[in-house]
Amino acid sequence: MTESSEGGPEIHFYNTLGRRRERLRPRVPGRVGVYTCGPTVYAASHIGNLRTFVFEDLLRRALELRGLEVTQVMNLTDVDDKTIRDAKETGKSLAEVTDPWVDAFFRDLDRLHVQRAHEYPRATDHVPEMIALVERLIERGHAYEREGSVFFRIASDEDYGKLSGIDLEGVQQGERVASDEYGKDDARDFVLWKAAKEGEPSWESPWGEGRPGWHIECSAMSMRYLGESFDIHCGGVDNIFPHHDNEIAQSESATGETFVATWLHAEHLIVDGQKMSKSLGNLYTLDDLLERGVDLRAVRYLFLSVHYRQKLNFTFEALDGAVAALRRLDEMRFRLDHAREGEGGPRLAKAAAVLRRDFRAALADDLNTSAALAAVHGFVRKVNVAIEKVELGRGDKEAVTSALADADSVLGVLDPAAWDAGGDTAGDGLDDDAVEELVRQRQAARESREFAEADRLRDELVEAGIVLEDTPQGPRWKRR
RNA sequence: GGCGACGUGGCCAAGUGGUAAGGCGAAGGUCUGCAAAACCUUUAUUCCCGGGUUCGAAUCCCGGCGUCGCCUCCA
Repeated sequence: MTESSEGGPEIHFYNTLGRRRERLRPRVPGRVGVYTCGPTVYAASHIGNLRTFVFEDLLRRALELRGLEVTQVMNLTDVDDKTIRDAKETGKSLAEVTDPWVDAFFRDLDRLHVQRAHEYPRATDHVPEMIALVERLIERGHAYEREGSVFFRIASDEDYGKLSGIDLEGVQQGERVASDEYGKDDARDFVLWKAAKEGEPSWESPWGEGRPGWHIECSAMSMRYLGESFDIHCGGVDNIFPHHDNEIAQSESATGETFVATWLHAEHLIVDGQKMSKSLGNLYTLDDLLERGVDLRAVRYLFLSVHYRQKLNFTFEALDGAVAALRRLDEMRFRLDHAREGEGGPRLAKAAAVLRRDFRAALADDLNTSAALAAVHGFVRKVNVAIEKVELGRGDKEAVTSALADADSVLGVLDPAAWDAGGDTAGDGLDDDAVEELVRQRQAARESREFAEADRLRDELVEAGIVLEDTPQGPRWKRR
């Protein structure tokens, strides 16, 4: 099976490596290995992190829509300067510090309906693989040991920097040698293995006690689960240099093979036109948004409405737009539920086919979600028109529902029922029987032309979060 | 200073050579007792500014202006 065996459009991505749009050619036809840089588990994810994770979820779902079998791996960095710092300060073990953040991370993914990757390897569980990789690099002359630490020798890799295009000749040497970087031969060299410091977590290694550097973690774990050469590697744009350049240097110097075919990078999210930062007070976590009463479904919609290589300007006004757009989609479902199918054959089959076609074409074009959503909205209009004109044929409801479900297998935002489970809207107010009774009373008042009374009853319902709609078939209601 | 991305209607946002998708908002209309929802119509002769290439440019080139980001462990 190839990626276009089902007859859909060829899938293209913009590859950061080479800065070109390229056709996806899986190494193994029908299968795609994807490595996505995950979180360092020392704090709650902010919406910028989550934008990238939603992008990666979109990628995975879009590939699966096309019948590709995806293996997605995301690392959990549970040993680094920050986790160590926090462990020291609290007197806890590394695991005690990171475990709660791992849980928080998964909770955030769930709250945004991000599907789970197939593997979430933790750095601390893969130290032997990292040590083995470092040994390989030393054997091949790409790394050297100094005072218990091991460094990658950038001068040994003539391709170094091919991803970012950086020219390290221009980087001032000697100026920024951090205090823990001991005796590097060249200021540009980066650390693969760090000699242990007093009182810090460490592992046995051929170079004494120490811990792995950050970059080697991703190389070792991606190769462990996806092979020494695989299809797609993702991350935020800030990872291009140095993290991903370093990964490439390490991996390719160790194996002599191409590490990754396609590199995809998500642009950053900014807030009110500015970079998020704690000092500006515009750094939001999901908990922050929930406190403000934000609907997380709208957050996911907003994320999807902007192309992943475009900066996403997060504003509450934009969020309101997302809420309204979703309301329109939900309204169509509601109307469809109450619509009646006529005797004729299906009339929306063509519209459904157009949606499937345009939706696939949009995603195949470097995950153009804006265009994909436009296809959905175009479909919604057609369905609304058909309902309006009472032109639903036999089987149309099913056709519409299944076409939307097809799109939603990628978007994950169209089905309100899937998001209601949290159920914080229910509980307060009237139960269904009470609502029905009030609706009946109001209808009676209307029929006897006591409109003041009818409006009073409607206001009462609105107070309780009930929306009334009068239709030729009589009144109907729903909870807002 | 070096490197890069971006600048499309009130807001969000597609479109990268062939004559401006979509959503939100706004205005008018149909429907309604009034609403709500839906539908119809309108809302960028124009894509930051100035040149240039071309039969033709939002799309390519040059020069400005502006915004955002990266420059050794931040998605």
